[in-house]
Amino acid sequence: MASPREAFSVPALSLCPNSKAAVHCDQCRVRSLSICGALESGELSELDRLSRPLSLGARETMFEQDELAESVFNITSGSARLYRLLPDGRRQIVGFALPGDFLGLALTERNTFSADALTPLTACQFSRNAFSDFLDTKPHLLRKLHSLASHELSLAQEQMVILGRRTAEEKVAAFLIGLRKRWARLSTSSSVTIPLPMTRQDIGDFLGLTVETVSRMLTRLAREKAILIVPDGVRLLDVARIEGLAEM
Amino acid sequence: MASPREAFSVPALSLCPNSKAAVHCDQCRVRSLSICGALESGELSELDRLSRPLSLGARETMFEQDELAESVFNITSGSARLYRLLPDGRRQIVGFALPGDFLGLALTERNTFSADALTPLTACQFSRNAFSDFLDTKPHLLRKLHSLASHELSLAQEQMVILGRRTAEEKVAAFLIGLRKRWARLSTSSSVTIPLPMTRQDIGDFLGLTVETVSRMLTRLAREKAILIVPDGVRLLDVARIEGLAEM
DNA sequence: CGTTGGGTTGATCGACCTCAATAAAAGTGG
DNA sequence: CCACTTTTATTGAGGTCGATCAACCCAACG
Repeated sequence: MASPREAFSVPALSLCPNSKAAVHCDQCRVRSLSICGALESGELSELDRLSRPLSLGARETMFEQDELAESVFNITSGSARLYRLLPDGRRQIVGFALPGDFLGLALTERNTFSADALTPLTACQFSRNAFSDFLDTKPHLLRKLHSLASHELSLAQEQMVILGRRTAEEKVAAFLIGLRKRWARLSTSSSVTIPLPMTRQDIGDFLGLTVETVSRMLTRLAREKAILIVPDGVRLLDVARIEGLAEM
Repeated sequence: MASPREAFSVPALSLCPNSKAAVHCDQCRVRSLSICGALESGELSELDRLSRPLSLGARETMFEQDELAESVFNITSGSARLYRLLPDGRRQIVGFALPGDFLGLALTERNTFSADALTPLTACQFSRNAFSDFLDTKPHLLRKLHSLASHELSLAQEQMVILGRRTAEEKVAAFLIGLRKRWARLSTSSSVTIPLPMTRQDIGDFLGLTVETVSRMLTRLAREKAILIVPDGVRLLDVARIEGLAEM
């Protein structure tokens, strides 16, 4: 059986993620949610021909900070963590990537962060150059990409507020609410169960906290019956309470 | 005489900033540094016809968070602070805007942050719709805008590292180095004097610190002869020391 | 089984915050 | 130009939130 940590990975493809058919766009579960949503059928198969299917196991690395950025990725299933390391080992996770997310918005020479898989992961991989050339012929795709980048920028600024001006409890609550919203886009059911494919350490490195503090805040919220801690996730029992903390 | 806090405002236009001539693009000091650098002479005057000169005094507001975003701006002189407020009054400054900076990258329905002038400020103001339409006819401008947004995103992620994983002293050092780099792009002289048009409170709200801590860290650095505190700025005495702290 | 990695919990510590006083600078009105 | 107020900056004393250090639990796995 699969590791518990991947139990919630959604959306899982019903077809084998390695077969060519599964990565073909018309069967892609996240097409409408990703950059591909901006493309017509003809353009889609054009893009499809540029893509190479990528399949990684948990903890495998997609790319590393400061490396030449040779690829861009569109995640089709699984999740990843994006992070920067300081010379002395301190780590800041700048984001978690979920299915439908595009990695390589920056189109910069070198990667500004590292990325590795939290769970088994599949993605469409493109050569950065080929993708950039394709982009030059598709202004509406560029527009889509730009709107994604704008959205990411806005999320990054929200994260600045969280990191700079919120308490530990508020940080954890904001994290849960933010993640819930992102899962909700992906899953048809508006679940109150939030999959947490990342470790407590990862959450801490995302929120500027230690593992212990994350653990303590989660148990506190659980003790107050605001959440229920379940294997590889949490269930929101008192959504209003958590939302209140998050936007305080 | 001008207020000391604006003593360093660069680049000041030699012509009156209110006259039509002064905002005309061929005399614009920051043209090559801003989005306008992506445009040919003909396109430039086309864009110029869409622009309205804006002139604000210190502390005057450009736009507010959650308002409908009706304009985008290109700052030609002076500086501004961009911030989000929490319901209880806590504030996070998400960035400082300097001459050449473009506000409105997001092209979102509503502003995701507020902006007000730190010093007297001039800008080219565009109707968001008119600008967006213009953008549709100029793919290379969109590309420029996207590359700016990418760069902003990268800066935002760097700021996350600073907010989440650095000590107070490192934060202040990183702030000085980051600002120094931005001023350096603008001024021809590679000055070691860094203008600080913002208050200590602003710096604190940018770095996730209190005024007192910012003040203490600056005095500590000054006591160690790493910097010299001058009116409305600091002079770097030991650049290597500050850089070391900043990238640690 | 023993080992390993992740998670929780407790005790203690310290970096930064809070509160308070003072100083310095900038605006204001006569 | 000078009193006066207001804003900004600095400095000190003391408190606190989250970090650190350490022990322990548990599930997965070879």
